Amino acid sequence: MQPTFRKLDPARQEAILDAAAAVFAERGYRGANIPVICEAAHVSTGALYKYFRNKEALFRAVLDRGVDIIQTFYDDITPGEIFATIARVLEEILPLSETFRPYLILYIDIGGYSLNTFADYVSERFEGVGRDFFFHLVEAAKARGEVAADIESVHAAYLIDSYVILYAYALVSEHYRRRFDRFFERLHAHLTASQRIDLIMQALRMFLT
Amino acid sequence: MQPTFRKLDPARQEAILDAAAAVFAERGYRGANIPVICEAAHVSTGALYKYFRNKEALFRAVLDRGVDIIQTFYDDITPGEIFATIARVLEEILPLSETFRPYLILYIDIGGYSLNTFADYVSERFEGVGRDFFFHLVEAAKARGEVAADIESVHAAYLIDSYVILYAYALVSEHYRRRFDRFFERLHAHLTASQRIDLIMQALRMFLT
Amino acid sequence: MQPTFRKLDPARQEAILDAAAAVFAERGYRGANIPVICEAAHVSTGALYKYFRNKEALFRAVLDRGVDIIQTFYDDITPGEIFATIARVLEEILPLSETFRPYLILYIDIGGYSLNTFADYVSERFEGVGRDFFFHLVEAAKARGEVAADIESVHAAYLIDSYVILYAYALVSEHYRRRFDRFFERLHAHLTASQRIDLIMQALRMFLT
Amino acid sequence: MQPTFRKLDPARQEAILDAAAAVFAERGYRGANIPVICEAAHVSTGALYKYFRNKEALFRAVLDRGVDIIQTFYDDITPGEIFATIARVLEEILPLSETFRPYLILYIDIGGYSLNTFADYVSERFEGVGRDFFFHLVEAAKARGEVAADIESVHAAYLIDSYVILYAYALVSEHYRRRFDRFFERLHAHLTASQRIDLIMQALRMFLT
DNA sequence: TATGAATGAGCCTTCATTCAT
DNA sequence: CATGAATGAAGGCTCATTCAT
Repeated sequence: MQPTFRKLDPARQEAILDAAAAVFAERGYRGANIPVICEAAHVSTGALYKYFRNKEALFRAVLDRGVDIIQTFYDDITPGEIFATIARVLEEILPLSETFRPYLILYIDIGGYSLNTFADYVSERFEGVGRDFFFHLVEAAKARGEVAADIESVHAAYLIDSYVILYAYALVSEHYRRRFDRFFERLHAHLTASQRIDLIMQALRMFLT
Repeated sequence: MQPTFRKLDPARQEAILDAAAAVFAERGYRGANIPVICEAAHVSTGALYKYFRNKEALFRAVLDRGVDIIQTFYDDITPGEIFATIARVLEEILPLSETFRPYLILYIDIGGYSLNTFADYVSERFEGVGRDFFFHLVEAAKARGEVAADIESVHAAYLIDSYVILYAYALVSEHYRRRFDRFFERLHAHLTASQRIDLIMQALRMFLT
Repeated sequence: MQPTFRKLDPARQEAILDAAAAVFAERGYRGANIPVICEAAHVSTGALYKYFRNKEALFRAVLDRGVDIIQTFYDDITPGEIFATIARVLEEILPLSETFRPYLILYIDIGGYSLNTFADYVSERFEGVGRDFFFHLVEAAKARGEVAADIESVHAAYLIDSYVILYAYALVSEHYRRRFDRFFERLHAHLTASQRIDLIMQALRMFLT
Repeated sequence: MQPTFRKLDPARQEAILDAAAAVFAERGYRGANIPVICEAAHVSTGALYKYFRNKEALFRAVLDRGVDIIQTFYDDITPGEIFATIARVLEEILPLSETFRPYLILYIDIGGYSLNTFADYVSERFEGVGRDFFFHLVEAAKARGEVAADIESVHAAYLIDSYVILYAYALVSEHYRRRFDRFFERLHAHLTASQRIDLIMQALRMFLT
């Protein structure tokens, strides 16, 4: 991103990135096209190219904002009793998935093969936040006896994180939503968001205690 | 897909779909371009359009073959003792990911938002196979006492399936490979495929028994 | 140039190259734009890019045709008495400059610095034809005593070639036409093509005999 | 050029024109772009457009400076014995071509057809200087008997000027350098600048005495 | 007067699809 | 039925010029 962009009013910077994120999310990296992004962002083509060297640079800036959002998300969760905290995380993802839906979508996209190029750029930062959060949460929980002592922290953290991301995926991706619901349709015909959370919490409690 | 396609020698049908799959996988649905696919498949543009109404129809045919491959994959696994069977599944994914790498890549892609249109078409079939396989595997295991009786089968199946798909993802996606390895780098500096399998099996045993 | 182009009817190939040459000549390499060339050549954009990898490849093909034209030009001149032959060359350039005006213009352009990239590609071929023609013409003339024996052939050839190309330049370039005419305006108020030729012949006779 | 420009410190005026000349020379008139010129000239876009109505006006101002440079160049040569003087001119072009290389390049460019628009503006002034210089040089030489009396002055002047400009061209244009060297490669395998001058002088002496 | 951000038409190129042969 | 040339609408990006500050 060029210095010109950083000179803009922060709110405008965010508005532009959000608009771009929406288009990238809706159509994928290749499918997103600059004119559409420009229109959505109320920026002329020329201006956009003053802000970002090219489409890729714009995409990276969008991903950076995605990382910031996730970072902020976890920073805002005060860790406490492990299951309450995880439940909290899951509950908070819903509003997050409404406000920052595009970023969540991109978070899934980044896992796709065709965006492998961007993986070195953001994977670690995207994933690191949750990994560290859950690892420390588990360690603390074990100290307090909330989690069985014989469960290795990394395994517990990986379990929780996997459940959390797959839950998050389900909030924006038809595929993951179907996948989740079809698994549990034997228990409930139709799932609401909070029922999904209950199921996840039930599972985690079962496996970790 | 048009009837003309089905009239082709089955081996040629597969060759064409495989070539298309490779291009779709490598460059994504939008990025894949028909002339390149035609060249890779040794088919003239005209012929391809005789076989498939358009790019989308071709993609669907490719996805169908993907579903067949997964179906065959699970059909070839004879269920036995649950953990041995899961280990078997994980071990067999590696050769699968070499032979049918493009289909595995597409399997991830289908989860992305921008391919939501295709989700209704294949999600259920893609996911149903594994889900049913693991559900029945768990039920049988519980009957034989290999899995704790108080663990609900759907939860066990979801756990296993989640671990399996995330493992499969890691075989083709930089992002998921990193994600997995970074979680467990506290235990092993560098992970080989079989170490990843060991870790997964260790976790599943821990949570399910 | 791609094989597709060579498959076209030769007359059409030439028509396309001539149309492109006209646009390149009129606006310069940078200023020439593909849509205009396509329109002039009655070729769709897509087709043009099937024929030539890109603008540069098209330009090279145009230059190649320019070389062919010059080659044919000299091949068609039967060398005889030296001054009669040179006069013949000068006289024939006028119809050439009408039929193949664009190529003559490009011949000048290629000397410009901004087309240095193309210089290695065509300079030698462009210039070699005339150089060899005049060198052999001079050698033969010296043998026949038409040119003073003490005049080195290379110098004579360089002199003739320089006068010829500057004359050719003057047929298409305002600058060179002015330059020539202003030199000789002391002798004639207004110069016709044949007067220019007379002046050049007068000079060459003066210097070489 | 606007009056505002003339109000600038003369050194700054020259610096701006030199920077612009460098860009125009390097990339051609069409290829040169204003932002790059502005950066090279340490002038803001706005300022540049205060100084010059548009790109064309800037180019004309650059050409004007080119004319001044040529004017100064010839003014600095004190005419003496004709061949010594011509040799002097040729020798001085080399340092000139280093200091004012861009202007020399533009001097060639102006001959190209696509800059015909600018030809009326500068051709006469560009060429007039040399033409007059050599014409008078020849007249004086004839009076002193340095040049054969039966050689018409305009022809001699045209000969000299043509050799001089083609020599100058060769200093910046690949094409003209090759052209010259290939002519004389029969005499010398590799040509240095001073060998080129010797060859030219040898020819002129041969033809004019 | 100076700045440099903003504009948007236009450039080169690609590609899904059609259709004459 | 097969071929592959042709089409032309976009797509990513550049740049001469304007204008608010």
